[in-house]
Amino acid sequence: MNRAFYERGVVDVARDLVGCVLRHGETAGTIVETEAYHETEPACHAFVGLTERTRILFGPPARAYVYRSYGIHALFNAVCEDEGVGAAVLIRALEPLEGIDLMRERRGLTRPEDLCSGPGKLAQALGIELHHNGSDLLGGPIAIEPGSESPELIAGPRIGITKAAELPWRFSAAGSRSVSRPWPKAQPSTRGQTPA
DNA sequence: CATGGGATTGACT
DNA sequence: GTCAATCCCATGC
Repeated sequence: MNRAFYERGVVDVARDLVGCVLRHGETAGTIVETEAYHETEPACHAFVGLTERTRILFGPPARAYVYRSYGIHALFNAVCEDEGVGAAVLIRALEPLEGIDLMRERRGLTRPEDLCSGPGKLAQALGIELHHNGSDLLGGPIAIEPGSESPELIAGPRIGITKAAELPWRFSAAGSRSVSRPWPKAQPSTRGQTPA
């Protein structure tokens, strides 16, 4: 991936990231589920404006935004759009590809479909920690590479949020067993919309 | 300074 | 299906 890839509308990036490979050290997995977040809608952390917490979101694209969720889990996002615009793609699930034994060790589980089937799970499996916040995705320890194929996509509402829950900004590979939550009644994705 | 609320997960009924 | 764990941060007094 190059810088221009992340500098586009965050919904487009979220859709295009499904099928790509997220890598950290010896571990890697194919992205099967993403969500887009943008400063113009209240579910996004950047909605509150520029603070110490959201500084990375408003910074230049192609950086990692890693934050602690519910006091327990680390969640990994890829910062998108131009510098000054707060937007990022949350990586919600992977299909394990490399370093699966290391993932099992970190997660304390054996079944491959349980290793990365959630945003907190995949961060733990890949060893992504809070100190990776701000890490450069171009030439840094964490990288996203093009995938070998473009999967068929499903779009729907985002998971686990109470605000702006109507936006269909969740994308996943159709038929993957490694998604974080099952799809109620899946419908094919056509196009994403970029917020005004 | 006190408080409320999460972009979740795993264990339990 | 329900629910607690756990802590950072934004907000309000």
